[in-house]
Amino acid sequence: MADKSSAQRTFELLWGLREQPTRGPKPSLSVEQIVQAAIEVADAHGLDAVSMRRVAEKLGVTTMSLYRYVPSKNDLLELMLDTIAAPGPDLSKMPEHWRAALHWWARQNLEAFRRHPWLVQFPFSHPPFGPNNIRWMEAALRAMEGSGLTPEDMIWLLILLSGYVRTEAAQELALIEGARVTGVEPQEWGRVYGEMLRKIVADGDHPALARVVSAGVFDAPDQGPDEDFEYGLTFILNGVEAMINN
Amino acid sequence: MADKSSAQRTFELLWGLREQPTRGPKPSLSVEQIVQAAIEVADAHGLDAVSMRRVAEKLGVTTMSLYRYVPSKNDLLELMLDTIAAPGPDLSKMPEHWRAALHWWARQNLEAFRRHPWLVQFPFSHPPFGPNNIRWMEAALRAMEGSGLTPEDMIWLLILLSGYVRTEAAQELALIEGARVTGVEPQEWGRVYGEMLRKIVADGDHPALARVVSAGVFDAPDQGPDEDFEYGLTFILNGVEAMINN
DNA sequence: ACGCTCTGCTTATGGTATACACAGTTCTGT
DNA sequence: ACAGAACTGTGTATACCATAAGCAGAGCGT
Repeated sequence: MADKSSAQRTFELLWGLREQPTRGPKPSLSVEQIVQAAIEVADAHGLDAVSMRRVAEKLGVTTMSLYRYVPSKNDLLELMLDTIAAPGPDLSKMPEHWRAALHWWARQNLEAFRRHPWLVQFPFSHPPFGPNNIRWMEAALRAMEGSGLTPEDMIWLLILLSGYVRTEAAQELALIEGARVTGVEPQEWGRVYGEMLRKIVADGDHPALARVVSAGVFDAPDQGPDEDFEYGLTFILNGVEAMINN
Repeated sequence: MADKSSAQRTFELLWGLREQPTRGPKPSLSVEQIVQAAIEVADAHGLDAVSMRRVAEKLGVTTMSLYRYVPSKNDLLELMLDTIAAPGPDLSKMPEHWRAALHWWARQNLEAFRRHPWLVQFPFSHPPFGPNNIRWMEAALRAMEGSGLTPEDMIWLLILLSGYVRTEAAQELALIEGARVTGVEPQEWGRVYGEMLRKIVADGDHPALARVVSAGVFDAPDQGPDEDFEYGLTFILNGVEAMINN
């Protein structure tokens, strides 16, 4: 977010508050089309591959045409971010109890990261305020309603949980990406890393690390991303429960 | 990390394993000088401002000269990352008990983010393997030694904790950055955001969010970054304690 | 029918990383 | 001592990037 006024502009764009013109030639594109094309590029080739030129090419127009619809690339990114959050979690499927509900919310959130791996690369610069991301926020808050947490705690827990999902997704996708580029199995990267650590601890200056390495933590085949995720999540939720009960 | 061989190359660069040439003219620069200049640029103007040209200018050489010392910009970034991690946490100051030790570690880690705000923008693409970052890892593992956690749990907790510090630092710095650019007080951004939310919840479609907003969570002056950080950290550590005791 | 506004386009500016060739410098092997 | 190899920093070139500015033509409002 460059400055306050651009935040305001982006806000209007996200909520469709900008009135569209009546005169002049009919537009050949729409904002939705452009955003969709950009998302497809990002899904297929990563966020770095999203350039105005590339998106324009995909739509068969020139680069500059896009600027008739989108004020800047930054705004396009914001629109992408909110678009993939559509339509937000299906509240009718959310479990009743706050713990199950939060668990469900986090899982849904993780799935979004899996569908759009470039999300982990996204340069978040402010809390969400697009309509769809707000729906995610609403869902999380609703999940916590019966928990007895204070509003402050709710917001804080939301931040912690979002951060956790993002960290875990980044972890998971770094493995996949490393594997994709080198053309080896996802475990390979872990093995390469393990080998690096083994070289490092050979000098004896890192006894604690050496113990962990020799315990085979980095040799064990990955127990699977879902298990990793559940592990940490359960842990966080246990903490919340303990907090509520005290 | 582009591919496996580049990972290997970066590893060698980080650990100073590349033998330097004996023939030819004396180098007028050193890798350390270049990394230092790049860090200064990043500290002063953000990670985006770090370009080969700008770093070269700062050193009074041409852009391409840098490539005699550093294989790519990516490697330069890796070197920056490890350099600001130097010399690693001072183990002699680490508390005895695992809980206090982890607390201390996380705080030290947060301070690093505060010293070098561009860290939150850093595109982490793999677990740490530079010598100084490894020392941080070693410190965290040593902190957990007396805790009774399994090696797997230790690694997992390390990831959780690192993620938490990063998320919290990002939160904190987004406020500062937003304030810096707009030239208003740090609270201003929170107020702008609160106003946006108020507009959003006016339609009645977000009851849970509305309740939180009207509870004044976004109006309350920020209780201060340290308190925020402690709040979440205490919570995580409580969770660890609960886990150990079960 | 005129004019204004809006369209998509072309062109230009100033930025990015980095590949490649080259002239000059210094060490190494003979 | 001296030739050749290796290494230095530089200049030039390629291929990107976001976006500002101006322009010809299209179509609505009057």
